[in-house]
Amino acid sequence: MTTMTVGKLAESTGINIETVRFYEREGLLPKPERSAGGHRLYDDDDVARLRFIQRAKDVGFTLKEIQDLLFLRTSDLATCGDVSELATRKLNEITHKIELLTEMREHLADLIERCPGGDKSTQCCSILQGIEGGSAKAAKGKKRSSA
Amino acid sequence: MTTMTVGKLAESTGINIETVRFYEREGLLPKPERSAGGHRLYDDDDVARLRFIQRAKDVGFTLKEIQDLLFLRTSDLATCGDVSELATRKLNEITHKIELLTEMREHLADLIERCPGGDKSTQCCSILQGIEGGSAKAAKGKKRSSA
DNA sequence: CTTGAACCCGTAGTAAGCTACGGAAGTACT
DNA sequence: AGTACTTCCGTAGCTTACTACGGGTTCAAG
Repeated sequence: MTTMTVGKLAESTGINIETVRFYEREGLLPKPERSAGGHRLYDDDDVARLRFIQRAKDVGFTLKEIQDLLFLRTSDLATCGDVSELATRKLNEITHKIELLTEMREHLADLIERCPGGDKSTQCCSILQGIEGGSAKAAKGKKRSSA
Repeated sequence: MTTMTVGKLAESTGINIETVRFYEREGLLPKPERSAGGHRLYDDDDVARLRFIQRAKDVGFTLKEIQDLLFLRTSDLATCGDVSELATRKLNEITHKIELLTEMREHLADLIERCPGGDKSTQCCSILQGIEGGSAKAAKGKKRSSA
């Protein structure tokens, strides 16, 4: 079991030390063991937990939501049913996000495929039509000052 | 071509009026036409654009990133090549997000499937193990005060 | 032509999520 | 034991993304 101080933890996860302390204050990280002198002591589980937080953030979960996800692990009160229900709800949210992203990806891929590339002005670029998500007539005749 | 004021636009997209003005200031929405008295006038393209912004936000893009995405449409300076390149970069970002989310989804689905559900304490809940993203020993023997 | 709702604008406030500061105290190395 | 590095803590500051305020103007229905 690797034991490390906050500096090592921060280094091995790429997360700022101050952010680690912040996550602790916010309840995303458990209060760690302390050395005799009061320094925080972490282990590999904490590394894993931080990585989980990073991943969840990357895909758009808020800290509050991440707290919910992590709650699944730390609660003594929750029943298996509770946990399963929360997990299922989050699963649905994730699925929805994937659907939205997949839609966007297909749309973009489609446009890129049709784009001739090269030096042509964007006036005739097929990407510029339709970027708005279906409204094919968008950006055709009108040119307003777009700040 | 439906023409509407900011109130109607806000209503039909579910976005706050102040937020619409904010998006205009930030350059996410083009400066709209104005009535004789100075009131903003929008059309269906603006609705589509706002919906695009909403979708992009939902899947975790920042306003700056959304601005880039929308830039594809409004620039007179960019060439087809520029646009194609930016679009491809965003496509890769989207693909990465989908990968992360898919990973999380599979992980969660796996855990839910193994969970007996019901009233059992979380002590034995399989979801609680492994939520951390691979560290199966997580949350087994240790119980620290987790704020 | 009045009246009330909608809109104008600049500015201020809020919440989330960090990030920095700075002086004191712990820790490690020789 | 001395020195250099790390960590301690509370608090303050920052960016992003809104959201609200308030006093004045415009618009449309009667």
